[in-house]
Amino acid sequence: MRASQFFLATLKEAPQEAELPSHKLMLRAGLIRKLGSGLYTWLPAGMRVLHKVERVIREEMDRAGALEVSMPPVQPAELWQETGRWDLYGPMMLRVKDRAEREYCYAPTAEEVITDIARKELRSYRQLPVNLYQIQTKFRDEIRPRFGVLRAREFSMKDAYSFDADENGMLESYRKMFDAYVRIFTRLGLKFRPVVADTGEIGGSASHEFQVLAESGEDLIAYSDASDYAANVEQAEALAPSTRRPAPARAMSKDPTPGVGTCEGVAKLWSIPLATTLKALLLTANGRVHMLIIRGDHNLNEVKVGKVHGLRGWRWSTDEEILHACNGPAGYLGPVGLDRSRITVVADRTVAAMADFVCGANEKDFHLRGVNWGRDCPEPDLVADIRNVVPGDPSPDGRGLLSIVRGIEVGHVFALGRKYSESMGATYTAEDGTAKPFEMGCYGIGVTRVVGAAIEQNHDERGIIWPDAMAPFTVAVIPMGLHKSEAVRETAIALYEELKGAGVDVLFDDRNERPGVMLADQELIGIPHRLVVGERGLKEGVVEYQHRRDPEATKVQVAQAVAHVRSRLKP
RNA sequence: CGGGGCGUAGCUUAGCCUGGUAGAGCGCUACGUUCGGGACGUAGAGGUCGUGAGUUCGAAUCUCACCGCCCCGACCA
Repeated sequence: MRASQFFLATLKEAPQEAELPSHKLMLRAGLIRKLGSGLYTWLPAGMRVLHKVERVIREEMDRAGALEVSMPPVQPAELWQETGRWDLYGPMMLRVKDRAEREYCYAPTAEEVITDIARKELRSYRQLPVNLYQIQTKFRDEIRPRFGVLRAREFSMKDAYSFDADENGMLESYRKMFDAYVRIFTRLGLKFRPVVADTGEIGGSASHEFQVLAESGEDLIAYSDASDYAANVEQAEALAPSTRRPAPARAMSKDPTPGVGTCEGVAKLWSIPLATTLKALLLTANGRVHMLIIRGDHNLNEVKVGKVHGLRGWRWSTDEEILHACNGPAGYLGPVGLDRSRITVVADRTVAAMADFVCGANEKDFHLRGVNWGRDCPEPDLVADIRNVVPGDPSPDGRGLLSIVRGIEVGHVFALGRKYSESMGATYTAEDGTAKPFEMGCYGIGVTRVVGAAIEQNHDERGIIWPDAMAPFTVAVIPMGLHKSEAVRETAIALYEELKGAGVDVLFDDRNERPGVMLADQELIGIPHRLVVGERGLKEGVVEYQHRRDPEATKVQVAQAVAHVRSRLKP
């Protein structure tokens, strides 16, 4: 491609709406433009990136035996009413009516439509397994779209759905998709980790998220330094301490802490470690008030709380409920002196193993120190894992210690089971002649999100640094003085033609711009390889090659230039 | 939806407090000089000051409503 014939839309300054590096750079490099909140137009340079990502996905999906389809993004309400999701999905789903007042939605996902296809077209176990996928625009009316394409409302997603005769087959399909995903993200040149995800109410089945590691990620991932274990922090189990609770060593005392209603404040006031304090959080579930107690330096895991017996559907308690149950105000709460007929005490596993701790006295401006379970107050009613893991916690698989990094979820594989096939009556005829519901799996990749995530992970102060596999152009040929020097022009054109002939995506900057402009654009756009052709070098018979990550250019004989570039390309 | 902020040329913005009819940088067009890291000069195009109402002799500026966008939070197969 000649730059003069292309649509370069680079910007020197980023529009103020952009916060994250990837968002700013996508705007500046002319990959996307915003149309409205969470809505983006993909410009030609962006499309080239998108197409490269899609190509890798298609190749690996096909290799794994999946077959491509295309379903309408506009789907009739009736299908969604069959599974009950028309009402369950809520305001996230964009709903529209046609001229006859029939209701439709703009698809946020496509389980219903694909299950409808399966129930109509797949009749015999002989036809199974089948895995169908599409790359299609989705719409989810996010409460707060942000971070450019990382959390847009309209986005491109690859969604695949597998249909198997039984659970073992389904798990095999799941494994194939898992492997395909590993191949896809590896080929795209991303640093990522598959992590165990919440299986939710479906239960029993497997689920993994594929997380691209990046500082700005919205998800927290815990991983072991000694094994393959990796899980979303929402999900990662905090094991009970291996050591027994020590015997009480000091007497309980009540001391004033005027105006200090936080663990941090008390620890500072008394010059004690934060880890010796307890934090009590009050919440209400099923009409009963519960006091959840975690260590002062830990954070509550709200997902885990919802799974504790009796706490499903919990909410934060009101001030009145707190006062009624504890006789003291928030900020000064603790397990001592409670009327257990009014309140249930749930202690985190770590807390249950502590002795001589500090907690609120259930009285404004007072805390207790030297408190011990059993001696100063009854044992907790319930001990559960209710906190987020922290770095240094033991890995739940028993091997190594956990570290925590941030990630951007770019893929999700899910063993669905019969949830949709049963509610929609999607069955096949089994070997024994009976009708059985399909065992399904679903597998998503956020195609547009992959692009943003790749930039979050690969950029510097000058711009994007694309992995070869998704660069809009792999090589830039930049002539110095194209219209001044015949030698420069001939060499540049020859190199351009040769690279093009070798099947390399090359951008030839024939714009007659000043050198600084051309080089800055190449770096901003993130074209990973460049050849600079200048009179200076040609006098010695060389051109300059430089990878976007190389600190300096290397001189290469003109005749060897293309071979040199190709030797540096990642397959 | 709650809290906060912002809407002035394609982009970044000054002017607003203290009302007097809009200015800069980048970008764009033309010409000239330049030409190995975002050049310089000259000339030029480009603005419903988000929309509407109000106050006023007069509103980008003050008031109100609405719309849009951004940030924090809640929310999120």
